[in-house]
Amino acid sequence: MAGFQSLPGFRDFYPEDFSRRQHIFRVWRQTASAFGFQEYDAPVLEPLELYKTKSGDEIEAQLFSFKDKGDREVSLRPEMTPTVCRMVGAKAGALKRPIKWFSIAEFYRYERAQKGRLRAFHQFNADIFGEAGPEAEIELIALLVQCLAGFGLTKDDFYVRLSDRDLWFFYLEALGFNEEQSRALLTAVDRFEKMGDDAFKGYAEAHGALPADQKDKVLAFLKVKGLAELEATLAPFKSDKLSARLTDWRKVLAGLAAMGLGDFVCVDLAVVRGLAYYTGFVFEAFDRKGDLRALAGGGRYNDLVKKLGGPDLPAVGFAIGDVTTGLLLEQRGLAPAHVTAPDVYVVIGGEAERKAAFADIHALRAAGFKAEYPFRELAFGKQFKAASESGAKLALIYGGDELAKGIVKVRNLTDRTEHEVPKNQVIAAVRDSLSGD
RNA sequence: GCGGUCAUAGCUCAGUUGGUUAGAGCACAAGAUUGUGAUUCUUGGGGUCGCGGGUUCGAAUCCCGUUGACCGCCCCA
Repeated sequence: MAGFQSLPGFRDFYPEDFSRRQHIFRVWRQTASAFGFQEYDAPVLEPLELYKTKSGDEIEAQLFSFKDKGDREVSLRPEMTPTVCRMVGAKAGALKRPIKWFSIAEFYRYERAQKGRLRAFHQFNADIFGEAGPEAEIELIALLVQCLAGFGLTKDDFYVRLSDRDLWFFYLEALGFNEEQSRALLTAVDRFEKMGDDAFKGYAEAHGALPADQKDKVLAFLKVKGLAELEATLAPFKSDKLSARLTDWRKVLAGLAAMGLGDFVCVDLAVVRGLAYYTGFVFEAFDRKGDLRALAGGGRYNDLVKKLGGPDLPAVGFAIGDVTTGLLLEQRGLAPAHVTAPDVYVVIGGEAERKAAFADIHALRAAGFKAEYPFRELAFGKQFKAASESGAKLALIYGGDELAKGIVKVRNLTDRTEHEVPKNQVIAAVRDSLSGD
């Protein structure tokens, strides 16, 4: 027990853990594929500069970064977005639009590990490039919902909060704030849910105290919880920008409602999402109970591909994490049982019978059946016990008596019936017995 | 990076004011059972009590340090 252990925030995946992880990946992959997204992958190690360019120099504190032996500044990837922007940007001219891509990959962040937040974790990333309209948001939010609903989670388990950074900027502009003030206010909005009034301290220090009537308007906007309320709040403002945004909002909500997903999505302008390269809609998925970290997050980032050296290409994307998703599935009893049961367990009389059994065991496996047998000679009683414990549906009995008659006994371990089949028809007999149920 | 709680077998835990060789249940393995699965019984493997140091005749127990997990702060792409 002493000796080595895994690094803090890193996990070992024992077979049982691995099968839970695979189940999560399988649902994500199937769902993305049904939505017409194509899978890609990319290097785990990237130039450090890629992340600094996207997020600023401060980001290095949260990275697994180092100098390689060629003196290059590199970092394990903390997220997929810059990488996929680089990839798409490099070939944007040759890719058919809209570009719908997804990936399932491991990421690394040098942070203090807590429940639901580790240093190494997996994310499902889905992005749409080349579509400036809200149709891309509809597609992605629908995908996000289905990526969680695919596990059996319902509208009572999770929901998606939809907000809009552009709408906030246009609204604050209409209230008379300049861009710098607006950014400071959005930081306050982001923290308001957690800190309450103290969230505005930072703004007051930089730009002076916020007049009471202005603050009321900001708080009122932050508390908007529906489209009708949003429209009413914005009605007094004669702004083309605001009315254009409202048109997009109606499209997104109407589209999702038409897909039957209205109950999964709510308007919630309190969401603005932290470090902001987002340029329009932003959204986050949470469990309804609210005792877990965010399940997923994403939004539009129209400027990023260009910022990273590519063409001017609009983009929207989101990521779902495996850690929080796994915790939620566990809580709701939706984590699948770890199943290792073979299709058939072969009971072998003794050394003499072993060779005859081996021929059929291998033929069964080559035909795609999961076949198990005991490595060592065991009493029949033991073997039947082992067969039963293995979870196999069938036992094939290769005893001296049977082989002398040129047959094999097939025992149904569920109803405990037995029948004999000619040895040269074992595979067909197994296929028949298994297709029965 | 800062504060708090915790750490005994693979898992869940017990372990008295510091006192002999640290225990239980579950799990795992063998046997009772050499041609049919249950139950039961017996037996076994597995611990330098997270790690290092200190106090003491004696430490799982007290003290200091350290590592890790969890909780809160910062951050959350």
